[in-house]
Amino acid sequence: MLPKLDPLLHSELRLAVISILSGVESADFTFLRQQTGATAGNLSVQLEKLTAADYITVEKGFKGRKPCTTCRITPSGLEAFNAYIQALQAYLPGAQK
Amino acid sequence: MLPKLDPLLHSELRLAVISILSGVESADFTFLRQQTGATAGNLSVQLEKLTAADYITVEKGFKGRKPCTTCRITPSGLEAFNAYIQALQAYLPGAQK
DNA sequence: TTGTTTGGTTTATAAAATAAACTTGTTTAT
DNA sequence: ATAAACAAGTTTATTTTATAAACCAAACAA
Repeated sequence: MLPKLDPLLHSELRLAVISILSGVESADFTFLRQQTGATAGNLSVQLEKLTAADYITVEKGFKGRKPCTTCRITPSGLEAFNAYIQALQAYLPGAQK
Repeated sequence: MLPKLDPLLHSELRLAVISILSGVESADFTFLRQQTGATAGNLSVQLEKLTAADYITVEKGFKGRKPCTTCRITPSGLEAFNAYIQALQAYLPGAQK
């Protein structure tokens, strides 16, 4: 039987966010928006879900005098991402068992 | 910018079905149900969507005197699956660009 | 023949993604 | 100084999806 995929990560936008954050120390809202092409509303909602799951942390500050929301992946977020990738392998060719 | 993931394939159950079908000549409903652990209703709905997109074909026949629904991946289904896998790579580590 | 299982489909409900509208504050032009 | 436009988000509403529950017909079992 195929393994379950973490539903929190099996979402295009949330996966994109986690993937991006897994490769950098931090990224701000605007950067994530640009990289993913998501609307601000959608991104805001999905970041909230990732935060609620403790997969990321979100810090609100300022860059100059404009608000700036900085996101980071947490250790458990990274762990979940690795587990997701692992599980995903079973869905890819050359994994029939 | 990260590539879009085909929404038809970016669904756990539909991806599982396509993944399984990509590795065999054909598979029947019951087999897919066992391999995926899906409920019959959910599987039925998702097979219909894959059929509507011409990613699979569904043939209704009999095995002995019991009904048997046989599913096969189509060439365009296989193509879409390969494209999906390709796009997915960008979401996996070691793809930061 | 009455109930039970198999092999599904259809319909209803719950959850998710997305978009639209709104808020707060900032910069720009007048 | 004031108004218009913009940036950075949030909130709420709408649409889409996924999932589950209910149902149906044929076969088999008692």
